[in-house]
Amino acid sequence: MVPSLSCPARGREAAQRPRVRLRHTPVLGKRRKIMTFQPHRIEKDPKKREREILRFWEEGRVFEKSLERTKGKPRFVFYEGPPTANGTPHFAHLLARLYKDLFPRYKTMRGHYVPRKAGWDCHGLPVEIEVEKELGIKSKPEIVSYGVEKFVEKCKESVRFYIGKWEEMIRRMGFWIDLDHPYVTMTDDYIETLWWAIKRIHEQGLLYRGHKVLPYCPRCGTPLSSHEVAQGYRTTEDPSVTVRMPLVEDPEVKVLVWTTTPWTLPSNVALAIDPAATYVEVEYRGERLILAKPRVEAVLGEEARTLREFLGEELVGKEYEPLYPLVAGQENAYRIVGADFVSMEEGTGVVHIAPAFGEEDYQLGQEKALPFVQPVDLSGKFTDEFPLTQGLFVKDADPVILDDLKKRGRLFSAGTVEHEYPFCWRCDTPLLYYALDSWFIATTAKKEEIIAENETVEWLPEHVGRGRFGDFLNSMRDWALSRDRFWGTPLPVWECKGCGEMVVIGSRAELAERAVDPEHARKVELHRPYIDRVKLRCGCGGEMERVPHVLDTWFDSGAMHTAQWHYPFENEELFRENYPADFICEGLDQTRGWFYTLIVTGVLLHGKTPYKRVLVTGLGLDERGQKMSKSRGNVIDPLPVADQYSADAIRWYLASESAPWTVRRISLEGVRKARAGFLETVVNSHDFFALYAGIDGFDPGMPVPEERPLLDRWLGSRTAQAVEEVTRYLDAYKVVEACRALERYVDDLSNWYIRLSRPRFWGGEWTDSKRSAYHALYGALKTLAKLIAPFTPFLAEAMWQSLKADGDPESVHLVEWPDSGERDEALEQWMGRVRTVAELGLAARNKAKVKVRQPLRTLYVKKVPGDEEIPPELWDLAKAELNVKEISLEETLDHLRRPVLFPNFASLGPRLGALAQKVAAALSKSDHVAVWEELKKARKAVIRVEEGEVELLPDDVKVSWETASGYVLLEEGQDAVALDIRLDEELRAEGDLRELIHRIQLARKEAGFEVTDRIELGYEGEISEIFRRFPERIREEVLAVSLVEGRIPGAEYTVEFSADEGNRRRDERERLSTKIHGKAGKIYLRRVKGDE
RNA sequence: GGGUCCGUAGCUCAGGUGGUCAGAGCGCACGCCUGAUAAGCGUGAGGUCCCUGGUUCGACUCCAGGCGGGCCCA
Repeated sequence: MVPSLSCPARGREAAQRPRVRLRHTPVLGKRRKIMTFQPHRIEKDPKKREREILRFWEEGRVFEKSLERTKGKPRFVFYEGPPTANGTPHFAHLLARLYKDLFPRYKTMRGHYVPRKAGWDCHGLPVEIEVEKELGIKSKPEIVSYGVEKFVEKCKESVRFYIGKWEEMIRRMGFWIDLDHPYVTMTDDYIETLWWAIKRIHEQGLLYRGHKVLPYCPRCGTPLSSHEVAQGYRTTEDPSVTVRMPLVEDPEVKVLVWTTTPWTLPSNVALAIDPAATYVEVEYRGERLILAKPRVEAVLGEEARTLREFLGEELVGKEYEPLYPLVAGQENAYRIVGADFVSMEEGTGVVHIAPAFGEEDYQLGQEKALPFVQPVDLSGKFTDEFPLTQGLFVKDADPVILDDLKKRGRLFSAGTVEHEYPFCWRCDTPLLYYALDSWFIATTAKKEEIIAENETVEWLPEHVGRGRFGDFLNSMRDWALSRDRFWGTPLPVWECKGCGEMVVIGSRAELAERAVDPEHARKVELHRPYIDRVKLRCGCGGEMERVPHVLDTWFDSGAMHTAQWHYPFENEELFRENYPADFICEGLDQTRGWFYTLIVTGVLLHGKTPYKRVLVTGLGLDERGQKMSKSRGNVIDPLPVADQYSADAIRWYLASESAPWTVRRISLEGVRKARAGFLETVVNSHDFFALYAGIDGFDPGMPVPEERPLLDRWLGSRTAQAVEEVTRYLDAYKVVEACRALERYVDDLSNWYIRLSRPRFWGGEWTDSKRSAYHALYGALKTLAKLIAPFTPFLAEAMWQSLKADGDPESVHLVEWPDSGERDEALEQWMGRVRTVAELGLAARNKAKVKVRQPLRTLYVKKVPGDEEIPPELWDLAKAELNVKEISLEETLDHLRRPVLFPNFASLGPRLGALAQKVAAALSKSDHVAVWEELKKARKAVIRVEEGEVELLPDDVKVSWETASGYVLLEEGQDAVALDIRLDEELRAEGDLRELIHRIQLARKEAGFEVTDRIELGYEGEISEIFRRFPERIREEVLAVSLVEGRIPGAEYTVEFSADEGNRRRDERERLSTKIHGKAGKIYLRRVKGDE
């Protein structure tokens, strides 16, 4: 099968279409050597068309050539935000991808060098979880017993699988990015740069080991960084519990304490109050209770009776009876302390303190030297320190503890509360705030610098950078960098068991230098478990072992600006040329993710922002407005959609529908419409040209006539306008506006230029006018192909393959962006006016129910300033479009209509009182035209009633208009036209002629003749008079070589016009057989064999 | 609770330094065209431009507050 983009007519359908045999030269792949200009229709099957073009690009290495062509030109630096190689790409992923392709293509055409290195984010918990699922295991110990080495190999396998999926999608959608030389975060080179980065950070004193309460996932066995936690918040129902804490000094007085985490109550070591706030002792249902005054009503309602009020400081130092005396006897245990974080907005104003399970609690514990108890292990289960719930997961322990408290009379109230609580973003386990050992980067030390750098970034839309991202930077915390997992970049820190010495390794060379076995260290894979086997020599004579942590995966992708080049170990030049990026583009969800980690690592390592401009895309929702996500199961696979509607349709839909950053409901219906609307119009416009250029043998080398019709000059100017607009908008990153400009242009091209120019393309000799038309349309289409190239690269290419001439680049994507060229704004304005008139005229015909086919005498146009300057040639276009003989410019159309005046009682009544009725009666009998004229001229008129003369003011009358009979008048704002719809004998005859020609054309089509076939035509019956009157025009229009009265022997097709008109006939065949304006008759058609 | 975006025709969405800006596309209805024809064009119906106040001669457009929705954060 020869690859071809052209579309041969097939089978039955061919009989119903003008069949033009175009030569179907293979346009892609190997072409014949002698290349002439060969326009051809565009393949309609999107799947076939686009796959063909993909092959053309790949075999022709077009992407590579586009880079070679621009090498040495000013760079436009683009960074790829690496997709997580975990999970199949879906429709919502296309959003950012679209702009990541569109702008590099555009900049390339504008003469920039825009290398696009792909990237893959390989490490991380999601990958581990995927593999765990596959292996049917669920926890870290199970991984260890399965074997870390085997496990890590599985992770690599999984990553490779998903990379393949992504590559497939990227290719199919026509996204150009260098997939052959991607940066891959799991390679040793990449990891080595990350090590270098960690060491740099360490050298600045910004890497530290901390003991902090962190959000921790007990299932994954690892703490989460703030940007990870951010992704897991959701509304959940938790217990809302208030307990009694009797004071040791007077057990009858009980302090009320509120919590939503009953499982932390065994670990309680203190209570915190606000020393400056007012507290009260109340009597409530026979009990004496203490709580903050502002909380009384919310907690106890109206029933509480206040016994006394006092400041919180009075409570400080008092002992209370613990719920569970786990730390009984220890210093400072079970006392009330003051703190500044006690809220009066919720709870009782007394906060339960468990230093092991809350950040503020922990800090308070440090400050006040409180005891520390942590009866929960790293898997979130109670230890033997608390036998009551030993072995239970904390959340499962809640009811047991509540039950116990209730039995012992310590539970004051228990209910539930809905609030936002963080869950693990991958496995959905509720996070625990847990005191852990962890490694940190002291980002807060560089906060000011980072914020200052962000100020220099151009954010699109601006508010993300200022608001959301700016806020995030302002509330920055140190980066919790370490993860207690397996599949990640190993933290390059070695520690001596003996002396406690610690070293950060910044390269493989350094590793080998310090290793006990340098040979091994030189080739070891920089992953767990392999790297863990590398021991270093310590100054103390002992051996150092690596700490077990891996890095937060965000560090991997966040440092891609450097690690993608394996800098500083090689590619120093490349790194320098490509830092910072001119353009990055990702989804809004990357605010805390990639956007953040990039700028932090950028500032820490290089002292400046790694990106100058960020285009943020919005969320992709499904048709019902639900976020598209794998877990919801509402994802749409883009590939079948691309095959059905075309990748271009998806791209155009996404680009043209709304601004990049708006929330997008993605609907297949929208994709279908994009195709049916804009893309098909482009295709049809092109195919129109291709059809006739093929028939006529048009060649772009033909000389362009000196004198050109205004219509053609207008198209040139209009095209220049389109180029200007699209260029301006794309330079400002305004994609929707650029699309709108293209849509307006294509509408003008198709629905004005082509529509008006059609007759010039039909048959006939090569006149200057015809040559000019071909050149005009050809030029416009070629420019259009370039303009749409960044948006819909496939269609642009298909057009280019049809339109390119000798000497043109082989692909539209190797072409330079068009210059706008000269505009003639006066001509554009004139044409706009003429088009307005034509549209009004058509509307008038519509209103009058007179078909356009019926010629009419005159269209009267109410003049607007400037109309006199419009050349007659342009008015002629409107005449042809409207099928009228004359267009007559008039100062006013009032002579074609009559005012009918009505009294306006709202004005007459108040002024004239009882007289108003009489004036109204007189008005209705008056000469309305005269009164109206008078009112217009003098702003008043006189009307006579019995009582005398009354003065009428303009406001006293309302006017409606009656059009003179024989005319239809239409007004729209300042524009008005009147159409003379009276028919005389000549017009009637021409109407008959047009109708007859129309029928003959229909008959030709029904007969299955080709557009270029010459025919012999026979006729008989009442219609003969039309043939006798206009033989030349009929012959010319229907390509008849002869007209014969009577039956033609061997006629291939016969039509009898005999049915009555009147009833609407939808079926073409039936319409064909009705009488022609009441005239019956019969025609015979026969094709002339041979070429003339 | 804080930040931010959004709330315009049945649907998807534009719009604007405050003064013909109440719009487009789709859908629907009715027509037109018939040598781009399984295409093309026109017309029409349909909206208190979320609500309430304020500024103003004038607000859908600016300001404040509220309501509803999304996202992010706490």
